Amino acid sequence: MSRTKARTTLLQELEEAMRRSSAQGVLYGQTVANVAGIANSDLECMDILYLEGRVTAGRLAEVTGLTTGAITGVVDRLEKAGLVRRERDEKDRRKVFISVVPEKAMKIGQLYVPMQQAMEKVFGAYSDEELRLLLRFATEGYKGVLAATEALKSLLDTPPEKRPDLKLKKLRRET
Amino acid sequence: MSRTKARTTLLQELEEAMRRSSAQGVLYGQTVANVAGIANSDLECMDILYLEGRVTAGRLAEVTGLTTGAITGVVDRLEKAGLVRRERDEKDRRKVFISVVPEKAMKIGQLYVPMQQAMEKVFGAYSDEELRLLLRFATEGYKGVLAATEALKSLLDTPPEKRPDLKLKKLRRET
DNA sequence: ACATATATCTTAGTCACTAAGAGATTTAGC
DNA sequence: GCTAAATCTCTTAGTGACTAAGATATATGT
Repeated sequence: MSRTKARTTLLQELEEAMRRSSAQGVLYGQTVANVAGIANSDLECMDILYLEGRVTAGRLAEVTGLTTGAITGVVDRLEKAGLVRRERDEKDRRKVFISVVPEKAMKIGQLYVPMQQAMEKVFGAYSDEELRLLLRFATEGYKGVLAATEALKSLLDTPPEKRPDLKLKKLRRET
Repeated sequence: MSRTKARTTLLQELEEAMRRSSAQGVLYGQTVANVAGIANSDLECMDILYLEGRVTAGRLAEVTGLTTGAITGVVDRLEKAGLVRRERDEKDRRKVFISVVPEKAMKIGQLYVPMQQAMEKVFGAYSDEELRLLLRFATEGYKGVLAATEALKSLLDTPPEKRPDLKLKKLRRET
């Protein structure tokens, strides 16, 4: 092994570091839900509503992967908490649009402040040039993970006994 | 706004990209659990067992944040699936060590192959120098998120009416 | 009009989780 | 050594979010 870290070591460390930070990110989200006093899926839906604005119940089911029945429950709870409103579409009265109630939802937004501050601090240490590299990486990483997820999902449709036996290069860590 | 992307825009895009890739990472994990036919927490425990090796039931509860009762259920299911074994500690017979059964667990390890391949492909496009930057970022990012989580958790112990009113800089996205 | 499609909600049942406390074993104090 | 307290896992009862299937209401195509 050379004086500068060998590439394989570097890759392993990188994988490990990304796994950890990603896991911690999940934990942050759970903590937000916890402090806000709502379920995890409820928070996820609030997130989607922030990103997409006014959205139908069916769309929420689509994006979250939950059944429409489950979404009914999510929206019931959020509505009871005053965080969202149901609005029937006047053009197509089957549809129900869900929209956030900004004043209430803001309190949840506040829970992301510690995270934003932490990220600001981290990002602050990098030049524009470096940030562009990080952006490129994040974007490509996303595409990679997306593709991997699709590849894995296709296994779900294949009956177990017919699955191509993937060659496992190494266990994720020897113990 | 200058010809090169303004820094604020860059930061926003970066935040967005990281959020998306992180969310997709979670989805990958859920898909793995799905294909493996085990619950999410069960998979998380398998992960911990890979990382830490032979571990007590109590330690699993500690790391996952589940109650010991819940862990009993997790281990019951994993044991029934043949993925782990319970082993009473001979020195302290109250303790129960959990250890993976490598032959069976390998099948789950295989489900990470698509992800590993995707990551290899992404990482392959970067120089050692660049990878070191990414590693540094991932490590610092982890610390940041960890600190943010702790900060948020401390709110949990503060009764809601006494919570310092965090100043919300901006909603995460205007719609 | 009528059948079919679409969007949400309802119902019944399942599963992982928590809280509380019951064993079983170890440790500490006297 | 013996008893009390502490530690570790498991058990029990109850809860809450989820799915599957189908009910309800509205829209669309022939």
